[in-house]
Amino acid sequence: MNLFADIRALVLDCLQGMAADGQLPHGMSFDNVTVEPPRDAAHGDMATNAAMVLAKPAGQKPRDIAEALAERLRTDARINRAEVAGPGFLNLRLLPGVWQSMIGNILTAGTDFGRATLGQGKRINVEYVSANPTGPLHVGHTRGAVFGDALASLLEFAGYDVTREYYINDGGAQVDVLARSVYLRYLEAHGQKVAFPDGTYPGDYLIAVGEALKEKVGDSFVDKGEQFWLADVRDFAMDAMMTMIREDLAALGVEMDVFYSEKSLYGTGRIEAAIDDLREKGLIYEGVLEPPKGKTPEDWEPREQTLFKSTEHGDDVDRPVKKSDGSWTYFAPDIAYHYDKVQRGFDALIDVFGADHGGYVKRMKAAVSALSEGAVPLDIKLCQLVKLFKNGEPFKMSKRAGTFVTLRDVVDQVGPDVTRFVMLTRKNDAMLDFDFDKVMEQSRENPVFYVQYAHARVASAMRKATEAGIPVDDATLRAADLSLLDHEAELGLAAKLAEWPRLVEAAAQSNEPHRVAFYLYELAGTFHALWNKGNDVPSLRFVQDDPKVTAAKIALARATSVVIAAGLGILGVTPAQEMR
RNA sequence: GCACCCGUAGCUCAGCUGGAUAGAGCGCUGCCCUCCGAAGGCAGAGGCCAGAGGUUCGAAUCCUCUCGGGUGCGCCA
Repeated sequence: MNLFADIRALVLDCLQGMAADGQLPHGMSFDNVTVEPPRDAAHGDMATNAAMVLAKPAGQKPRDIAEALAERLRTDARINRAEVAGPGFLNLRLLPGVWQSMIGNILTAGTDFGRATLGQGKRINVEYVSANPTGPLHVGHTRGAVFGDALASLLEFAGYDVTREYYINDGGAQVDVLARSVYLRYLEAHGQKVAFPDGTYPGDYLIAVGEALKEKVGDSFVDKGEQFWLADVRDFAMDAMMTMIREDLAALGVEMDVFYSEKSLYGTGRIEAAIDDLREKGLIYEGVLEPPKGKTPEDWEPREQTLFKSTEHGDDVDRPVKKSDGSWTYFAPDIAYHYDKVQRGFDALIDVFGADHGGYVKRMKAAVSALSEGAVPLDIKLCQLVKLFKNGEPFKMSKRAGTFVTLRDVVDQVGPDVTRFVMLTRKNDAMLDFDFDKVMEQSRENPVFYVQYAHARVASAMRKATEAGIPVDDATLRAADLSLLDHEAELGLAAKLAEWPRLVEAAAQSNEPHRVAFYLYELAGTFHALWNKGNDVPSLRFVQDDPKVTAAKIALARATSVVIAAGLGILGVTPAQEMR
């Protein structure tokens, strides 16, 4: 399915043959041999660096190796031309039939075209969002949610068995704060005048929760001491918050497989078990940390704590798992949580964090490395913050004034499709500007629109053909005589489509879903260019008088929209049938 | 002070894990509709890839250092 992999296999075959015939030394490693699309299309369809990579270990001139390799490659039925160029590149030109049959493959496979076996069914856990259950999700969470979800889909497409997971931080003091805040709203619902002191959440979103609480328990908590109601209100409030968060995620089209509660780790011996596991490995000790150099906090004094020797697994300093009063730090349940993931048998873990959690990367990796004895890789992807704009003007957010922008604000204004696509048009570790007006623009400047427009144009051409009485159903397209597609621009589009499987693998390997978005943008550009050539060259128009020719051309267009739909599917964006 | 991320066209960003003359959009210049939707396309100008060394056939990409920007740094999760 992956044409580049096929041709690489062919190249390796030829190299083996050369070794067998004494043209190359025996036992050479061909690992570094690549087959890629050349930067400049004029060089050909594919290029291999084989000769240059092998020249030194073989003790031969690159051009000699390239020439011998070219000779063998030329005997293959797919190869049209093989030419040595530059320092020893071997440029390959494939026969049109290769590209034409690629279109057939796409139509047969449908949106499964490009599905890879890279993951080999390995179980991988992607943890993302994991926001505190104390309020609605905001823009920062939105990016993490979109990124994590697209990454999960990408990995699925690449052949992994993926679990999407949300870690509920319901174990710390912040949920008591939430409970107290809800209690105040509850009193308010009973007609009391309340003030929100520092350290409580004054957000409006708790008003309804307070009223719901009143609905449930009447006045039985009014004017009672905290010990009487705290636990009940906490559970009630957290339920309400998680319901809200699930709804927020659903509005974005994000659905988790597992919600994992931090609280479930406490009082069940699971934190102790994880720490004991580390202790048995000799990685837990009592000690005193050095103050950070250069910036000693005012109130610093040495204290003995229980520490995790994370430096043995690549961290810069050892990290405390217990506070000086003997209670767990936040890090301890995190260790236990990841211990649990390892024990659940995942082959690999991915955590998606906000950039402000950059400091935890090394210690978390150290913990997983220690707990799994290096067997389970943990990749941590940090999502940089989102800067909001409106009409080019920065959009001020203030938590204190309660004017922070929520996920709902964004989705309600621009819709889930635009939100998702725009959030993925940047690398996760680069900052993202999100302009409410620009993302709604319908022009090339807006990649969402541009890609959707290409998809819609295909649908439009198909409608047009149908109106002209030319059948373009799946069966007709699959039976089309694709050898009628012989124009350079048409074959060029097919070549672009052939890159899709390769791109999926590369994006999945590096955990970078944004590459899908950029590929789709390029693919759309190639398609729009061909479409427009039809203005000058009538023979390139998709709908022709001859039904046979039309079927072939629509087959190409249809293959394009299939790949776009597959890509958008990974990003979680609905392909448009028409533009309005 | 230390760690992590970033630095590529005037602006916003890609750059396929080391390949050929570094790409796209916006902006600027000039073109293309008696039109298969021009909500689009074509062409041009614009670069010491922050800087300096190193590794090698070959570096925007890998290593070291320097300079700039961001984030974080024991009882907040």
